Amino acid sequence: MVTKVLCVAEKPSIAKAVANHLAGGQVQTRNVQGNPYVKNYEFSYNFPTWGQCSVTMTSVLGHLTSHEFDPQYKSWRSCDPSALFEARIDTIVEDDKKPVAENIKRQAAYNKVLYIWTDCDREGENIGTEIRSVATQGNQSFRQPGNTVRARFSNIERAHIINAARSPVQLDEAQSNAVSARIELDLRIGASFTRNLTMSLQPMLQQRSGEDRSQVISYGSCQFPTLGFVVERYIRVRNFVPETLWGIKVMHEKDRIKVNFNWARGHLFDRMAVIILFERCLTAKTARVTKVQTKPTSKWKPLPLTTVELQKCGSRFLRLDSQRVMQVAEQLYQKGWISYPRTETDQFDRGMDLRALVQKQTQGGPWTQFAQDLMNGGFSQPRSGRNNDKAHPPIHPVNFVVPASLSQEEQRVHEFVVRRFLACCSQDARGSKTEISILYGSEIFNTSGLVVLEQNYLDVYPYDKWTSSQDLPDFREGEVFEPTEARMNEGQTSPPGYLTEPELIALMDANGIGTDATMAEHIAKIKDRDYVQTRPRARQQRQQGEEEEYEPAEAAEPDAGAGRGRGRGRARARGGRGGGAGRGGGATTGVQEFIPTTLGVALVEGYENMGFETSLTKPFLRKEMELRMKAICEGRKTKAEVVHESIEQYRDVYIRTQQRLDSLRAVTGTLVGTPGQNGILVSGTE
DNA sequence: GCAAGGTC
Repeated sequence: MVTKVLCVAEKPSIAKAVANHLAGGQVQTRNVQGNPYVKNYEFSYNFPTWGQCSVTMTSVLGHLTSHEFDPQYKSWRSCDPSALFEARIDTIVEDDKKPVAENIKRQAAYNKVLYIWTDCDREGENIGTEIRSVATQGNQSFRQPGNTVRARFSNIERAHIINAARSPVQLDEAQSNAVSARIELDLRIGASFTRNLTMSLQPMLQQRSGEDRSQVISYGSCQFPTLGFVVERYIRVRNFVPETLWGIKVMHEKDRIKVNFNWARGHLFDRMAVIILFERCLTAKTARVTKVQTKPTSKWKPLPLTTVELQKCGSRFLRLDSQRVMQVAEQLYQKGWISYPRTETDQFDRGMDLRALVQKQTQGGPWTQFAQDLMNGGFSQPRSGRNNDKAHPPIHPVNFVVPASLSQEEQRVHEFVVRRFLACCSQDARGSKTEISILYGSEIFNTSGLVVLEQNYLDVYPYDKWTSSQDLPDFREGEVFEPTEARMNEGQTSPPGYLTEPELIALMDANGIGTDATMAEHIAKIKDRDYVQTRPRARQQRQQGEEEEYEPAEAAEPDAGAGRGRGRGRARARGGRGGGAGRGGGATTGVQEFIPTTLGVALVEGYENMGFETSLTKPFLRKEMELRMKAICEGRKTKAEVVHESIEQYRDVYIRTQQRLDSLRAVTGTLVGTPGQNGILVSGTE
C-alpha cells in the first residue's frame, strides 16, 4: 500500500522545480480550476520516512489567508478608531485565493501526509501554518504532529532538494506566532491611527486646498519612519548654516606637468591659524619630498546582487525608481530570464554551477566576448558577502535571451543583472598607485597618481569608474624644490543634499524598515499619500580628484525647475568667493531626490512637537517590534504578551495624540497650503 | 478609504 503525500510550496516556481527534481521526469501536470498559476504535479517518490509514495505537489501564492475586522467595524464612522485596538479580527480567504484553498482542501482529503515546502524564513513558517489550517479543514488528521512536516531547504539545486525531502522537520510554531503578532499589530495600529488622522485632519486640508478629493492620511509602522528619514534630511538642509573655512593650495610644475598637492590638514576653520602656517611655508621657500611610494592596488569586483542593491543601482544607473525596477525584475523573472528577484543573499552557494550560467551568456549580447573570455580561463569564484537569507540565491541570469526581444526597460534591468553577474565571476581590477608627500614649512602635502594596469571586471561593468590619472612627474625622495605656486584659499562648507532614493533605501535597509520585497512600496506610498515629492537632482559640480559617476546613455531630462545644484554634504574648501553650492546649469543626474511636502513636514513635526518618548517617525519602534518578534521566536515571550504590551504602548500615544491634536492642527494649519509653492516647503536659507 | 507581508 503506497502512502499518499501532499506537498505544498510557497510559490508555483518552487513546486515545479521540486517536483521535477524528485520525480526524475515522470510528472503528471494538472491545472487547478480557477487559478492560472497554481498547478498540481503528480509523481511517485520513495521517501525514507514513508517508503514508496504517491505524491501531489502543489503551491499557494504567498499568504493564503487575510485578516480583517469584524464587519460591524467596516464603516469608518461605525466606531471610535481606538475601538480597533481590541475589535475582533477574522481570518478569511480572499476571493482570489479561494480556488487555491479549495484545491488544498480537496487534495488533503486523499492524502495522509502534509509536506510543507515554503521558504525557510519567518513568513514561510507562518504561511506553512496557514496551509496546515486550510488542509485540516479537508482532513482532520493533519492536526496530529507527525502528519504535517516541512522541508528545510535554501536553494533549488537537485542534491539539496533531495536531501531536504529525506529529512523532514517540524514547522516552527514560534516563528509563525511572531509573524501573527506582527500582522495583528500592523492591522490594529495602522487602521486606528489612519482613521483617526484622516478624520481629524482631512476637513482642514480640504478647506485649505479647496479640493474635495478625499485624501487619506495614513499611519503605518514602515511608511512613517520612511517619511521621517526624508523630513529629517530636509530639516538638516533647511537649518544648514555655512561655515567659512581656509586651506592652503600648493602646485608645482615639473617636466611640463602641473601637480596639485593637497594639504594633509584639509582645511581649518581658524583663519589666523592658517595664515601662520601658510607664512611658515612661504618663509621656508622650498619644499622637500619626504615620500615617494609606488605600490600595487586593486579595485574589488562587486558583490553578488541582492534586491536592495538592485534597487539602489536602478535609481543610480538605470533611471528607474525602485518600484519600477522591481516591477521590471519581476517580469524578467516570470519570463524565466533571471532568478528570483527578492533576495537578501549576497553569496553564491559553493555547489552552484556558475560556469554553466556564464556559458549561456556567450550566445550574444554586448557581453558575449567577455563571457567567452571567462570560459577560456578568466573565471574567478565570486566574492562572498555577509548576508544569506537561506531562501534564495543572489539575483543572476538563468537563461540567455536576445536583448532585442525585451522592452526598453527590461533591456536596461536585464543588462545590469547580466553585467553584474559576469563582473562577479571576473577578477578585481588591478593598478599601481603612487603616493608622494612633501614637507613645506611645517606642513605636509600629498598627491597621488593611479595607473590602471588591468581593467578585468571593469570591461563588463561600466557602472564602476576607475581611471588612470594624469602621469606624475618623476620625484625622488629627498628632492628639494620651490613650489611654482602656493596660496591660501577660502571656502565654505556646503549643505547636505536632499535625500536621494538610493540613500533612502540604504537607510531603510540599515534600520530594518520594510523587507526587500516591500521597501519600494513604502516609498511609493509616501509619494502617493502626498507626504513627499521627487525631482531629478541637479548635476553636481565635479570636484577635482573626485571619481566620475556613471552616467546613463540617454540624454538627461530637462530640469524640472529645480534650478540649484547642491553640495554633497561634506565640508569642502572651494575656490573663488566662497560660492557654496555648485551650479546645476539645467543638467541632471539620473538620481531622484526627495523633498517632503508641507503635509509631510507637518506630520513629522507635529508628532515630534508632542515630545513623546515613543516617536512614531523614528525607526526605533520598528526595531522594538523586531526585538519582540525575536523574543517570540526564542520562546522568551508569547504572542499574546507581545500584542498586549505593544497595544498598550500605542494606546498611550493614541490618547496623547488625541489630547494634543490641537498642536498637530496648529502646525498643520501654518504649513499646509503655503501659496504658490505647490506644497513644497522651500528651504529657509534660500 | 485604513497596515505590512507574501506572490502573479
